Amino acid sequence: MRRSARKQADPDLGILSSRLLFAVQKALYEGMAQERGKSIGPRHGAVLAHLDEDGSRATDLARLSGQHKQVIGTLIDELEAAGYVRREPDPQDRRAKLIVPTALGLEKMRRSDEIVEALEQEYAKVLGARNFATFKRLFRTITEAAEPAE
Amino acid sequence: MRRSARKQADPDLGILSSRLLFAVQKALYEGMAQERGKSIGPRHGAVLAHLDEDGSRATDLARLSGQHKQVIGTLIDELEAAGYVRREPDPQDRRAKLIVPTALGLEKMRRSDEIVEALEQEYAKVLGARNFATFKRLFRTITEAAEPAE
DNA sequence: TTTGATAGTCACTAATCTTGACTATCACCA
DNA sequence: TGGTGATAGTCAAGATTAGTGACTATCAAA
Repeated sequence: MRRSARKQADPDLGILSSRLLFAVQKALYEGMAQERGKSIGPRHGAVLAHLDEDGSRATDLARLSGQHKQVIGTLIDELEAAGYVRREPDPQDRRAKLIVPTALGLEKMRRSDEIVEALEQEYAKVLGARNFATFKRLFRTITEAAEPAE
Repeated sequence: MRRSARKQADPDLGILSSRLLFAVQKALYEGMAQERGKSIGPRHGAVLAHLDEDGSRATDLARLSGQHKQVIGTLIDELEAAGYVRREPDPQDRRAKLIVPTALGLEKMRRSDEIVEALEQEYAKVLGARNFATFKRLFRTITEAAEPAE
């Protein structure tokens, strides 16, 4: 049996995870396609996915998403230009700014949560609810093992 | 509970898959760090991950990895320059070329398979072998549901 | 009040992806 | 045969995205 066929029959975790990530991004992209006021791409998800309703710091967003401060900075620039977030001074720390979602941004966050939720429901239907819950639990355990206390 | 904390406690599939992919790439990068003859980055994995021992077509590699032909083309250029693959005419189709791993390339493919294998073993130890097998089976089912007959 | 660390930004470079066009070859069908 | 549309791979140019280093303002702690 050839290697590529073997990899198809029993793909490794790298292949599996990249496929799944791809599927999620595609679902988000397609789910947002009609409505998105201004063009924001998959990578803006890095910010929106982790943003708190009452605001987050850029540094936290960078840490949570595993990207550099500068990248987050430009993402915020673009999200701000598109009207999804505002920069506000952080009362706790005058160096910092809070990235706060606007009403439009909150709507978008809710929408993207819904889309991912719907995708998960779909998978839950394929696997059965019980199996899907098991899958997610094991998945969470694995990623926690992978990034210990970061 | 704030959204970011909720996402930490119960991350969605997008977050989980990106974390896992990140972990796999990191393991590969670190595992290869000392030895790699010439610098090849994570994205060359898109080629090496799917390459057959007896050669694959660029188009197939593009399809399997979900990237454009041109990207695969430059990856192949770089892998060829680094001595990991050769381009050979495909006897079946004179338009096509077979991308064939050299001895060095085969070694690298084996090595990266080993690293991913070792990472999986590690996870298997965390979850228990039985759970890990279940996890991978469910994962495979999900990704197959995600990309129907591509 | 001095020292070292941190939050965010600016400017620049390098890496990566995307598009469109082009040649050679193939596969199919009249 | 010969014509037609599709496919394999490449070239070239452009747009996006990521990564580096340096800088200001502020903090935290000795």
